[in-house]
Amino acid sequence: MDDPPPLERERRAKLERRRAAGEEPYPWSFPGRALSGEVRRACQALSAGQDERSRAWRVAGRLTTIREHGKTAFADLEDADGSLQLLLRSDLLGEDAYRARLAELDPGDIVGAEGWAAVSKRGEPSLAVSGVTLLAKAIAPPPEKFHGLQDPEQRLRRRYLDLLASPERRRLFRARAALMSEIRRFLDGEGFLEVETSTLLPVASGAAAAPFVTHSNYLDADLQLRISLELPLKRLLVGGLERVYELGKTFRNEDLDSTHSPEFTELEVYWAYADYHDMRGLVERLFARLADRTDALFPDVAEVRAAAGRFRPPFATVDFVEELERRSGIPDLLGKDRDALRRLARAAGSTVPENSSTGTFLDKLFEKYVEPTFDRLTFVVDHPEATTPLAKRHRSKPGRVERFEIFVPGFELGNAYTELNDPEEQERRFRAQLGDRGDDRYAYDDDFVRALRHGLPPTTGVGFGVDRLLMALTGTPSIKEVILFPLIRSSAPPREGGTRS
RNA sequence: GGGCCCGUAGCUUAGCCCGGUAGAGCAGGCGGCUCUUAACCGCAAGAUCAGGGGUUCGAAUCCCCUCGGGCCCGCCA
Repeated sequence: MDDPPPLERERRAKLERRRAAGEEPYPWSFPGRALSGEVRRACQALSAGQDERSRAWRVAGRLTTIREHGKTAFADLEDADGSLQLLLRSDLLGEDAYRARLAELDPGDIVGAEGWAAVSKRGEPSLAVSGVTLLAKAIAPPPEKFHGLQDPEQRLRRRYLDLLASPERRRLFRARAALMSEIRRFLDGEGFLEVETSTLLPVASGAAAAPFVTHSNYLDADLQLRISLELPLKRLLVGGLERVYELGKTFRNEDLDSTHSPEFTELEVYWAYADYHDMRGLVERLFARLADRTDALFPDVAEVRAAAGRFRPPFATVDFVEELERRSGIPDLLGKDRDALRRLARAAGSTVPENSSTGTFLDKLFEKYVEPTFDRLTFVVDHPEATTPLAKRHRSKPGRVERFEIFVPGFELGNAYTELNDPEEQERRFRAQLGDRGDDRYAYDDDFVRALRHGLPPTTGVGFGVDRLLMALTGTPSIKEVILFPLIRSSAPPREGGTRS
């Protein structure tokens, strides 16, 4: 076995001294605990140098810093509610107890403290401590107290250290949870039913992306992790559920970069007897709610409020074809065949494969000429039919589908259609795309076509990348910063250490 | 897949160009201090310079390989 790191030896010795004194260094509970905010509020009635001994408080949390001044010491205790200064004095604790306690406490320790509300002479709300209980000894030291954990690799690999060193990071992940709850509250209030569909499937479908493959021992069959929620949810509307949504993990076996994660959280919403105009209204109401909630969560952070402000009207709207023709100077895009579009995409600098579909080349052109021009939240509407096998053809614009995509500067947030519900048309589109692409990446889902034959009501649906939505709302530039444990290569195995005796 | 950059004590880092005993701050140890809040002052300790190989009298520093990470580009309807 390895020797304990020298820096941990002292902390371990302190732990053993506690045990030798008959005290449990990892006790089971600390009853009667108040949050730090309650004590801070109790301090508001006091002026500097005053205390209030009629009420005893018990608080618990992690010690972040300890400042010793001979017969007085200050320590900061952090809990879910914030930070509270502990005021330790030799005349309150008794000289021996004071010395003994300070000798055994380290930054990073989890402690319980009891005492009374007091405001220091310098005006800091505090707890004047009459007793301290060790609740969990930190054998390993915390990150540096001022700079925190800076190494980006360690921040991802050991997220618990990143979180314990950074109240801001903790706040971001609390905000993530609060915004997810807000999404659920909003959709529940609109009469949508939250459902959970399968993650493991015989064939992942509903998008063109490489799946993760795993194996069922029981079935003796390979299974794939889902790449989209779309087709199972539409089946539920065939089944009569009418309004459903799912909020869950989706997996794509592709690269990780600032806006892509192989494992990400998706929201998809399907709404029978409504079209994409209705969906746009629903999305705009959801945005208003999320913007309000974000403002409430970060009232003091101007950057976040500015980012959340993008989710309030007026929103920009551009027609896919008109905007692409205008920005690129290319006329009559819908009249071009695949070869012509391929040449145009090449000329624009795209290196997508030769056998890519007509839709892919159009998307690439849009990506090159139009996407970089977005300076606000923008709805892109009415895409060419070739880009979209699952959307219904436009009721008045030939060659188009009823679709909108939502962009913020830098990336796509969401995608909505009036859903294609004609089974024969669906089958034709699937086959057209297969033939067009000449590759097998798009899994043909014949059971989905069979389900459509039983009748899918007129329906609209939308899908959101929830991690990206959180990035855009909070102004966070990297998807890794809104995912607690992003995928990362496992670190190299430790070297053999067999020569130690 | 291509390019650029990074890895020094538990943490934050200096040193690398231009080769010559690896320097600090925080945390930890010892001592001092009754109002600090990145507390302060003094003393002592703490380093596989990511790993391996090469060049050299001498490598944290120059070269090559490997590992890990970051950013950009490509790909991901």
